[in-house]
Amino acid sequence: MLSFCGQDRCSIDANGRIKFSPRFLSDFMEHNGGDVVFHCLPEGAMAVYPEDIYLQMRRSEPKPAERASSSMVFRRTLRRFGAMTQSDKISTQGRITIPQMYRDYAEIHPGTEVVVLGIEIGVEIWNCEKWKEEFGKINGHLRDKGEREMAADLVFNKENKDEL
Amino acid sequence: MLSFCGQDRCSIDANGRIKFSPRFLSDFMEHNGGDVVFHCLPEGAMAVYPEDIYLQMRRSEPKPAERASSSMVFRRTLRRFGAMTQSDKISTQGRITIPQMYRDYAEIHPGTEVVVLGIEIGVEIWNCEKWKEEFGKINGHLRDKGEREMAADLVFNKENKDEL
DNA sequence: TTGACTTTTGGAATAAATTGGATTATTTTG
DNA sequence: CAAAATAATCCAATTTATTCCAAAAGTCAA
Repeated sequence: MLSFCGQDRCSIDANGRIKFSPRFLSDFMEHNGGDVVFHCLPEGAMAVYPEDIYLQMRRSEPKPAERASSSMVFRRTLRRFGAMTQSDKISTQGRITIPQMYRDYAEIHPGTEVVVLGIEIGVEIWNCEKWKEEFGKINGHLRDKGEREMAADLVFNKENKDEL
Repeated sequence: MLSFCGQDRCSIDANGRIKFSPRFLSDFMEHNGGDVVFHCLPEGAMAVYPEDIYLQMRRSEPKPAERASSSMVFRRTLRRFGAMTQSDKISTQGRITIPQMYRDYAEIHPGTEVVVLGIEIGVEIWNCEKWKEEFGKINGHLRDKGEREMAADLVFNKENKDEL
């Protein structure tokens, strides 16, 4: 059985809470007992990862203190992950409350519908319009690539030559 | 005996379910006991693979969490495979329920007829009109390729000087 | 510090949708 | 043409989603 796959539309209530579908809910519960981490992505959406997954992401930074003293890029990385990440626990009813600043950042407004995407290692929450745009980019790219592949297949060369 | 060959037209019920023909049904049952994976294709249709086939396609990436934290391209890959793929099990009556969003994507609307194509490693479900168009493209491409091949065969050079 | 008020949280009730099964209709086969 | 197999429809039971309400916590002013 695949984890964190598929997508849902769901509404975000007046208090900025969303309820996970049973599928995602059990994925989170199995993974880390419902301890999750919110994180803002540069793509303009927010991610919800099981805590252990997030720790794996951050473990990849060896010797942070030393590097912070000498690298501005690294300090900015620390700033981004530090400031744009917050932990929470999924409630008994399977709900999470999205902090105000994350809502503002990702434009997921109370009372509207949002898209919850499985991304294999967790989920992402998107403003519907923005996801449409993002998906258009991804799919458009795949289609273009396909077209080129087809075009290349038409070109006659030694490799695909067979004689009459 | 060939697996996943042939095609059917079948109707999709009011709840977005389709019933596989006995042929495809037994192919799925033999392959993975009815554990299947839905996957949306950039061509605008939806594939249904036995789960093991999908896992072969999506051979697991090493350290996905780390890569996700640092690469936008990788996050897009996760998004594509995560959001556009969902697992299910074929019911005792040989039915599957196609997730709402995938129906919308592939334009396979409840109450209409759809085409189920065998593709050797699984099946694809197409909107009838779209399949007609796709089939036209496939055949058109092969004809074009044939024409070019014939033209190339006319050109005299060392490689084909002994040919017909 | 206390009391009134607002906001947030957790839970329950209600409404909607989905699921599984069985029945009915249709097609195919002998 | 009859019997079997397959496809499609319908219905009840369950699950899921949404709304609503009450309790708790936090704010602010007197």
